[in-house]
Amino acid sequence: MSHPPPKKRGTARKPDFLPLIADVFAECGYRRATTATLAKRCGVRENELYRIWPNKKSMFLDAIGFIFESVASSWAESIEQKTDITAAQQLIDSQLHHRGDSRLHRIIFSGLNEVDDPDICRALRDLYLNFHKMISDYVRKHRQQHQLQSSLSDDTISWMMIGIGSIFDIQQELGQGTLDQRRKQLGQAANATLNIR
Amino acid sequence: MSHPPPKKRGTARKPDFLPLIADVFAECGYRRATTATLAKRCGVRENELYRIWPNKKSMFLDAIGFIFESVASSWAESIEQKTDITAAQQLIDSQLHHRGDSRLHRIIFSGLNEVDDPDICRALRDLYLNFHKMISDYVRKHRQQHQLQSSLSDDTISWMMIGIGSIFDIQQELGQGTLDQRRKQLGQAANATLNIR
DNA sequence: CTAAACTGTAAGTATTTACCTACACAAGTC
DNA sequence: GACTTGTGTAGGTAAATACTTACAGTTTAG
Repeated sequence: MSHPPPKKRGTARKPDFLPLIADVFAECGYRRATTATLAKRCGVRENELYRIWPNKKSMFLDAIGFIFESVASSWAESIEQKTDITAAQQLIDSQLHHRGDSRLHRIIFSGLNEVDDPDICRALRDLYLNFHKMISDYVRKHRQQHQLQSSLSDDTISWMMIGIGSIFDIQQELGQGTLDQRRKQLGQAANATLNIR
Repeated sequence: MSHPPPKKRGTARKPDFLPLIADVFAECGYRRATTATLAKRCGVRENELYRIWPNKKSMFLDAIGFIFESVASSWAESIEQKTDITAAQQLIDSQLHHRGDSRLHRIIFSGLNEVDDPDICRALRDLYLNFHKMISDYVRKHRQQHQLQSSLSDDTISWMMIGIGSIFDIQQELGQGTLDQRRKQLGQAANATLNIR
C-alpha cells in the first residue's frame, strides 16, 4: 500500500488553491471577489493567502495564467481526438459543446475593467495573443489543406473567430436566446469564417 | 434679444448630467465610479444626484440608455451622408473612423461584470438586441440589393459583425497592435462578413 | 530532541464608499 | 409678502474590505 501523499505546506499549495481562486474570480469578477471569499473557498484564512501571494492582484494575475493553461490543454486534448477533420474544425466542434462552461470569458470581462493597471493589461494582452497564435496556426493549416485563399490573412480570420466566440459568450451571459440557437449560430458563423473565400 | 434660457432646476437637469455621468462610468467602470466622482464631474454635490436618482444603479441604467441613443443617432447621421453605397457599407466606413472613440464598449464591459443584477442584465440585453436589430436591417437590405445569399441568415451575420467589432474594441483597450492595423483588419473583416456567400 | 518553519485562530486597522440628514439660502408662485 | 419648492454646504454613518499582527500549536529537518 502506498502512503497517502504528504500534506502540502506553504507555497506548495498554490496549485491546489489556484483553480478555486480562479472560480471565485470567474463568479464574482475582480472587484467583488473579496479576499474573505477567496480564503473561505480555499478552506483557509485570509492571512494564509497572503503568505502565498503579496496581494489580491497577484492572485488575479496567477488566476489568468491558470485559466489559460487549463483552456489550452483542454483544446489540445479535444483536437487530438479526431484525425479525419482539421484541427480548426475539431476546435469549432468542441467549442460548440464546451464554450460557456469555461470561466475564461468571465475572467476576461472582469479583467477588462482593470486595464488601467499595466500588469493586468499586459496579462490580458498576452492571453489574447497566445490564443490568437494557437488559432492562427490551426487556421493556416486548415486553409492550406483545403487550398482556400482569400484577401483575408490567417491573422485576420483568427481574430474574427475570437470575436465571434466572444459574442457567443456575451449572449450566453445575458441569457439572450436559447443554448441551441446560440450553438447553431456559433457553428455556422465559425465555419463560414474559417472557409471564407 | 432673447433671454438666456432659464436655469434648469431639479430633475430637469437630468439630460445635462447624463453625458457627464456616462463619461465617468466609461472611464472608471461601474464599481470604481464613485458617487463622489460622479457628483464632482456634474459640478454638484452627491445629494443633488440622489435627488434625481434613487441610487447609483439607476444612474448606470440611465447612462446605458443614453449611450445607446447617442450612438444610434450618430450612426443614423453618418449613414445619411452617402447614398451611393448601402447603409451597411456606410456604417462600416464610419466605424472605421469612429469606433473606439465611443464609450459604448467600456460601459458594456463594465456592465457585463454586474450581470447577476437582473436590471443591469436586462438593460444590456436590450441594448444588444436594439443594436442587433438595426444592423440586421442594414444587412438584409444590403444583401437584397446585391442579391447575395448564403446559408447564413441576416441575423447570424449581424451577430458576427457585432462580435468582430467587439474584438476590435478589446484590442484597442489592450493596446494590441497599431490603430492602423486594427482599422485595416476591421475593414477587411467586416466587409468580408457582410458579403459572405 | 531541538530548532526552525509553518499553520490556524482571532482580532484589529485604516480606508473607501453608498447613501443620509439638517439647515440656511434662493427662486419661483399665488 | 407668504408659501412652496428647490439648491448648496457641511457633516455624518454604517458597512465593506484589503491587508496586518500576535500568538499558541504543529510539523518537519538535522
